[in-house]
Amino acid sequence: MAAKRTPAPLKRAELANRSGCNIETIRYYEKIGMLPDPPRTVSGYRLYDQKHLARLRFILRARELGFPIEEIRGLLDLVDGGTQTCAEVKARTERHLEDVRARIADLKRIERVLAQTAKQCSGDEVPDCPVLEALTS
Amino acid sequence: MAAKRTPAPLKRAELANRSGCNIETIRYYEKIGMLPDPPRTVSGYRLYDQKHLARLRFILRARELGFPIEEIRGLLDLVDGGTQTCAEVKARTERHLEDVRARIADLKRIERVLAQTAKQCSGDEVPDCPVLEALTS
DNA sequence: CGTAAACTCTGTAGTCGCTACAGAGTCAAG
DNA sequence: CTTGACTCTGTAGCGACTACAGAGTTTACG
Repeated sequence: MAAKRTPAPLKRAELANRSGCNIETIRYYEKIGMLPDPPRTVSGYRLYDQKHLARLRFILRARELGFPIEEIRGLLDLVDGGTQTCAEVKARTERHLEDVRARIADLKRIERVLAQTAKQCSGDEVPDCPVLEALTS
Repeated sequence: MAAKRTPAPLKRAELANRSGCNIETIRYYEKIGMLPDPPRTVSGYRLYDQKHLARLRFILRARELGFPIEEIRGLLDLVDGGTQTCAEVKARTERHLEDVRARIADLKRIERVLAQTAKQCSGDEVPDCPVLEALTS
């Protein structure tokens, strides 16, 4: 007899559990074409397989690293087409890294201003406040 | 003769220019009640005054510091009601500061992972790539 | 005075990345 | 055979804008 070659398809909730992804988000990824449409049971229930799970995990990891959806789509297209090179992926990663660093710089500027201004507050029950002055001036 | 006490009302584009705010954003702030509805000409054109300008600038400064709209609304409510105290404003500012710091920490974690992973890239025209491995594993 | 450009008006839809419903259908356990 | 847990679809909401379409108004110039 043949070995079990397909490990039983996953239903929506199961894919969500195994990936840690919100169940609605999966449907969203399908809708925008990040995940391929899975086959269905006769009654219309989705049946996912290990490839869906792997792809979903890829997406989720990339999202955790702050890659925007369209960038992830681009990476997946490269891999799907087999046209990916380390050079290209590295370039895209570094572009994204630049973006992240810019956002950090922005937030640090904000942090500095907020901290400096708050430090000047007496913290008393008086109406005058350096923070409000900074916003009003 | 009386001194000129009202410095000529501002039209939409003029308020936008003086504040540096996008003209559509002004309308948006009005719609959500951050800016009071200005009086109108007979034909319906808005006529802003210096108070609108000051309030808009307050909002824009606070936005630059990353305060969310609802937080700014809260600050404005305090000031409008004359109930603001330095203690209260300081507390809200520090709460927001915590938030900013948390976002910085998140981004730094991302930055670290991206930088470390990209550093392992050969950058060659080969299909294997540490970045993709990190996303796939 | 006429006209054309530049403004303003309104409502609405799009952005990004989800998340949360409502209302209907399906499936599995007891 | 019923009950509860799942799944299906479409749609609306979040935050903070931004961008348009189509209509009306004002202003500058000739």
